[in-house]
Amino acid sequence: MRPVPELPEVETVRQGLAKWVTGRRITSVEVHHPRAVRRHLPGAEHFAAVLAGRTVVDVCRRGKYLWLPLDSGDAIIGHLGMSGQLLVQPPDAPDETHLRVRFRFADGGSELRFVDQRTFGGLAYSEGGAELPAEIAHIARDPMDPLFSDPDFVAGLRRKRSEVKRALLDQTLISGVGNIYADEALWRSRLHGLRPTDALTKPAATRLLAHVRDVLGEALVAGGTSFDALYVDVNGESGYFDRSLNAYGREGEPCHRCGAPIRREPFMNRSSYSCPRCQPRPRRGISPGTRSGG
DNA sequence: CGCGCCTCCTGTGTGC
DNA sequence: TGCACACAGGAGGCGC
Repeated sequence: MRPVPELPEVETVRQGLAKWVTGRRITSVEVHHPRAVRRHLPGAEHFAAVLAGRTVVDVCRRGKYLWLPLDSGDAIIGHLGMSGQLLVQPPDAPDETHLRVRFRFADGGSELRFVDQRTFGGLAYSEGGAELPAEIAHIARDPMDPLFSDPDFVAGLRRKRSEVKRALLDQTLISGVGNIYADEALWRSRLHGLRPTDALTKPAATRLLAHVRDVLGEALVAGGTSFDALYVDVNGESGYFDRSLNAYGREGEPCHRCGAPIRREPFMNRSSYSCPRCQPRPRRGISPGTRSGG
């Protein structure tokens, strides 16, 4: 089973694309499904037309977003959503079942294909977005970014009137974290995801951030396979998912720390996994708001 | 403006 | 065998 891409998976894709697509000139773009470019308001035809003739000069990432700066100063924005893949395939490779967008290049070599079963992902064109597309400027830096500010994160987290897991999934506070790594970091921190953010001490928030960084870093190393193969994929065979998960997806299995069976709870129309003993539910929810006094 | 809920989407697995 | 439904969940949009 392919994991839903979070920071480590997207970074793996970024590195693969950087190797195989940088410096190549696009000659044609085929949009096979309009939903794949729904964020591009001028439409699929415009998307294809404006990209023809452009050269990809780099591949960058902000959280779970990718963007490909172009020689024109513009950029292609990409998000993999839940099931998206950016594949580099030989031109004669058969079309994938869920092929949504195909890029052909002037060198006649491999194609870039956006494949996405559930179509939560998509591509867009960002005018003038080579440096950082305005469309994703609201996304925070990720904790592996050298310019990520730990004190700002700790302060921002504790200023929120919310729950800690919600805050980890809020890409405007910290980016790159999804449901899986949020649960893993919370397990390591011995925190239940419903813990109120404004009741976290600075040391507790700092420890949580360290665990988030560790979890992402370990997954990055595990997923950092070689790119010798002419095939870029968000790959579920990294081994991280086979051996290293302590909470996510382990309902009923013994906690690796205390042996208690891991529990699954509904959360935001999905699931949260935690240890009932190491991560007790908070006795109270978030404190009543006191902001309105203003 | 901050926060939280709803919705988009389709293949897979499960229970009756 | 077939149908109904739960489930996977990122993030934009919107209501309060």
